[in-house]
Amino acid sequence: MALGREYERQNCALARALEVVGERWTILVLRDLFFGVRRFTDLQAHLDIPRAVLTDRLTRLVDEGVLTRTEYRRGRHEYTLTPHGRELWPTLFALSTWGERHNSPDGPRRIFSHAPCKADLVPSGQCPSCGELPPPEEIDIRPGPGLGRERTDQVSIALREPHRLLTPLRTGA
Amino acid sequence: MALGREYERQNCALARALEVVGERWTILVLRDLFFGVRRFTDLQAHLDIPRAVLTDRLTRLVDEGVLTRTEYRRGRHEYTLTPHGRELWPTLFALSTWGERHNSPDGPRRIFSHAPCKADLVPSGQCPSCGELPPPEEIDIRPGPGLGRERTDQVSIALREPHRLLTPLRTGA
DNA sequence: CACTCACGGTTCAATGACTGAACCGAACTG
DNA sequence: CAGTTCGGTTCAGTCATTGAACCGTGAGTG
Repeated sequence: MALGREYERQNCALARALEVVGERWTILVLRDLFFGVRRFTDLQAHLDIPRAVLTDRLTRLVDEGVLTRTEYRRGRHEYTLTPHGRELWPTLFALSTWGERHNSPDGPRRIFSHAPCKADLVPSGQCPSCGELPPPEEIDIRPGPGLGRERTDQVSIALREPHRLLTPLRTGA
Repeated sequence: MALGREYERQNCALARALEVVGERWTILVLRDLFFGVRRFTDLQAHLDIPRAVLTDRLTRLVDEGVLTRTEYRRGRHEYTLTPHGRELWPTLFALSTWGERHNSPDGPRRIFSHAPCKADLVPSGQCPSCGELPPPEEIDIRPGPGLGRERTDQVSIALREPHRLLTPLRTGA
């Protein structure tokens, strides 16, 4: 497929990575998975993404070893990040920080902290207390002053509760 | 434009960032700019990208304040990263590292080092000597064992020489 | 048991983005 | 002055995305 997915002529790790996560919506799907969303319907409600595209992205990410798909009830699946997928956290954090820096007039929308140190991460992703770049398993997320209240779907509401990354979402429903 | 560029319903810095750099080819254009490529023709030769798309991406990145366009000779322009654009380096480094980790059987394709410390960066992007996350201005790049020799265009050849990021490319031509 | 609804998809026509090739004007080169 | 390079633009064809409709399974309700 010359269009869309591949960058065959580029001898470059970046091009290979983009073939996996460079398509429209893919990064936002991964963001939701880091935040704890796991089910097809929750992803669809939160992202306003066409169902066909969501199906395509999820199966592709499973094929690439970024996600696993487990049946939690006949015909119903949960998608969770594999270790390989969790290694994308620094990329998402860096890009999010970049967006925040030039596009959040009311202050940060979300604040991340290193749970063991109880210290908020600095823009580089480092914990100011221990100097490490914490993995997502050790990061707590909570809303910041820049986060709006426009979205009122169950998933958006649940995501406004402070919680640990990767822990399954508890919707009010 | 509901398709392609925007993610209007997402109240999220990541979505805003993706509206700027999330389109096909954009990240690879930025990579080349970090590596020192500055001219339309060089970008086109190195990326094998349709000229119309390259034009579109460059003007869009200029509009977004990621690049500046300067005329170095009547009708000829150079594109260089603004400070805002240079802040994308951690994102590109992180994504490139991720791609490298699972897709470079022959070892790394490119090796980055912190120039003042003369130390190779570890996967997190940190300098093992000083512990900092160096900005691109302080990073030297050189080919690693995994970098193939397939591409023989002038730009690819010039990029195989060790050099400092952001310094203008010297093509043999 | 019959009914209804939620879930997790698939299908399809319309629309928009990407591709590759051709074309073009200005400016330099010999 | 003819030829070439640079940096584009234009255009027809192809492919991806969209949004709406449809559908089979299984759980919950009365």
